[in-house]
Amino acid sequence: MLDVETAPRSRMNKDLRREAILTEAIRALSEKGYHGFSINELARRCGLTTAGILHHFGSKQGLLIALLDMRDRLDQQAILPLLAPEDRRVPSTRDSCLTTLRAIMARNAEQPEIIRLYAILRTEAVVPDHPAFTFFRTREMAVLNVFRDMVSDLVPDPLSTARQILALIGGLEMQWLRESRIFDLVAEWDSAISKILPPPS
Amino acid sequence: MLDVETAPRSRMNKDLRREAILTEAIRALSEKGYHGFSINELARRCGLTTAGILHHFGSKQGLLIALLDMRDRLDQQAILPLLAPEDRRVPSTRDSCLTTLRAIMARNAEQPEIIRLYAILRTEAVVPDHPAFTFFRTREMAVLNVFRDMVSDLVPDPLSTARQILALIGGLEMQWLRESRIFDLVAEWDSAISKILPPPS
Amino acid sequence: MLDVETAPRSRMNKDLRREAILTEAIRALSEKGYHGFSINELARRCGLTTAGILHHFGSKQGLLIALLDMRDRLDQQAILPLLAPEDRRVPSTRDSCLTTLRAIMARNAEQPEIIRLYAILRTEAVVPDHPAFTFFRTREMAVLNVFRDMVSDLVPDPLSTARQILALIGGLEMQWLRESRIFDLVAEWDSAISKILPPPS
Amino acid sequence: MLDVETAPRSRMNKDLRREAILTEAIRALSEKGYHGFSINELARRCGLTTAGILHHFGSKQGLLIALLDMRDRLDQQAILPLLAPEDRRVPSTRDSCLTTLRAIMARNAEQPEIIRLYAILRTEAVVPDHPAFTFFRTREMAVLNVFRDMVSDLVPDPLSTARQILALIGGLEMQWLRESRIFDLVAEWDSAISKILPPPS
DNA sequence: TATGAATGAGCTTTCATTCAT
DNA sequence: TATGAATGAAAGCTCATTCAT
Repeated sequence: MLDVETAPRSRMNKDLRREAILTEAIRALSEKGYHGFSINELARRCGLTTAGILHHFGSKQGLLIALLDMRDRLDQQAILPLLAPEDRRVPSTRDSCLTTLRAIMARNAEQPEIIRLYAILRTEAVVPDHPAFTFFRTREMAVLNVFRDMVSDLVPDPLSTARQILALIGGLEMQWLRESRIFDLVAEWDSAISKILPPPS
Repeated sequence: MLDVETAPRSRMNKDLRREAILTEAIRALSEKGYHGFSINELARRCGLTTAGILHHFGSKQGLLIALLDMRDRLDQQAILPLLAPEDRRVPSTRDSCLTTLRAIMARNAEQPEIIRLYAILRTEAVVPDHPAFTFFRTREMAVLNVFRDMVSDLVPDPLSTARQILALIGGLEMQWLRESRIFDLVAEWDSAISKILPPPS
Repeated sequence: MLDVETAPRSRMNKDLRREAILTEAIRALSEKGYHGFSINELARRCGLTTAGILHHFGSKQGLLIALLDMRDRLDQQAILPLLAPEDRRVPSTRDSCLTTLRAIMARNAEQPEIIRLYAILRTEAVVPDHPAFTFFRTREMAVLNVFRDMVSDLVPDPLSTARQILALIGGLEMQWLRESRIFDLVAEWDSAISKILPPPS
Repeated sequence: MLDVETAPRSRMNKDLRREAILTEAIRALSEKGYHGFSINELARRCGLTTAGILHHFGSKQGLLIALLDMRDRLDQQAILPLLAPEDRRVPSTRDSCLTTLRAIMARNAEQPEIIRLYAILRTEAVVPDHPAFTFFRTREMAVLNVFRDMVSDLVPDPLSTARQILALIGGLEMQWLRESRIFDLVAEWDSAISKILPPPS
């Protein structure tokens, strides 16, 4: 019997393999959402079997959880230093706010796939039995709190302002994606935030 | 044996039936998105067969199209009068802008399921082969245009302002859904729009 | 494209199809038991798709239930007349007992597959979460009651006698199956029952 | 990071481990039969990997064979002394028969799981391609022979009597299991055997 | 205006097994 | 003495769809 193109059954280091899978999973998930994507297709894209995927993550849901865990770690690593470069305290001057938020937007603008991933999961996850429901609920409350503290010395309504900032981030990113990124996301952000945090007269 | 316990076999008027199906479809779609929902389950929820659904809409995609058509008509009916009550021209004073936008938000706040429907479809539809891709692309460009014209006499950067308005609408609605509607969406809107369209000094 | 042996998609009457499936299911189940048999293979043996089977019975468990229902009806039809030919009252003379039991054994001897079906399901079903647990529990209690009433005028310990009769039926049938039916089941039965219900001296 | 929470990693003696696995296997097999049980689940219950199980027994079938071997040895050890306490010859008086059989039943009554194991395997194994087919065929012929010799001086039809004894053992045990062991198996046995081996008048 | 039978493709998951470590 | 990665096959089941009635 001819050995017709049986893949070399490449044996990989555990962490490497997991990471490779999760990277591909981001693409798949960001295209179809949790309900729409299939680990079958993911496996194909990764060059291994469905059973191979499940060997690493146990179940479709397990895969999602692992993915969110990883993203959380990465985001934490990237955002925390921004929030408090030297003394790790939440910033409070208008300038530091602007710098921080701008940095966040600039970073996001470089990974549109992640934006799309979060956009779709976050939206799916408003219904309570979605496996990422708690994740996004918790995360967005935390973000809201950080933003609120960040602007607490600058505006009379810190929570509402925090909501507006969060809304604008998500909303502008969405438009940016829909319009195939033809406009300058960071420039648009600057325009927006300047109205929410107006310069001291 | 007599056919005693067959369901009422509601032989319905065609249009009524279609509408009933679409109403149920909104719930299903808003929970799982286009990829995640199934016409099988929809049929069950409607009390008819999968083939019955298909009889009316031809295919899953046909159902979505029909649904978007219907929503478009309804939205048009509701929004157009708001935009130009007496002379159907786009308004331009700050007050009329605020009134219009407030009315939109107030209306949305009364139909959270529709909000969720649009939120999820809009997000799924950023990828070009989604059946609602064109719909949302077109619609959001149109909305952006309307908003831009609406504020063209009030701000120096009408398109950016339009973007910010659109972003805030979507973003605040999303927070509102995620937090189980515990805050006052319209009040939050008033706070937000007052920063985007500041009162003349 | 060549139409390579696509089966004619034979469209059958509902009840006929169900019966055909159930008949095949008996063979499959009697060979492997509920856990061991697969509706996949059953479908193949029936010349239709797995989905086709499930269209009729909903699930593997549904199929088993339907099968047991059918068997119950058939057995009732066959056994009841035996138990009380003319007046439908439970018999009580030794002769009528012997006649009845002999008829049961003779009937069983003609359908070894059914014997094997019951043997395996009955055994699997001693564990409470088996889908046929209740069925066999109920059925055997009923049978025990019938036997007990049947012999109540003939022996001092009717329930124990009933147990012995039931045990002998099942046990001898099992030996008969294992030994490829090389001995005469009915003759062996006669020998056995004559010790349990000895002739009046 | 220190490898803090790794399980005790019980590096076990080979024979001990095999025995431990087989003990768990009895539970699993007695619940689902050979076709229904899975070495995956067995592994989980044993606290080791599927590959771990396979390391010891080679294959699922190998495991079953090993299990039957072990049981055979244990049963032999327990039953042989009963059959011929002092001179290892088959007993022949009615009293010694009764004693022996009673001892067997008493022993069985103490290990219901084993009863269930044999019940299900024995039943599955009537079909010739079952891996335990030969085992049970051989074993039951042997048992039948022993019983026949045992009663050869007491009854006119020793083989039939042997069949009846074997049938009653299995049948009463089955009822006992199904009825959650609420009746006294040994007492019921005494009643049954007294009819098969009636006291000399 | 719908249903009912049936399908092909796909889903998530489990299974027994192999092989290198 | 075991594990860990990986697989091919199969499991039960759901999906969207077709077609005759």
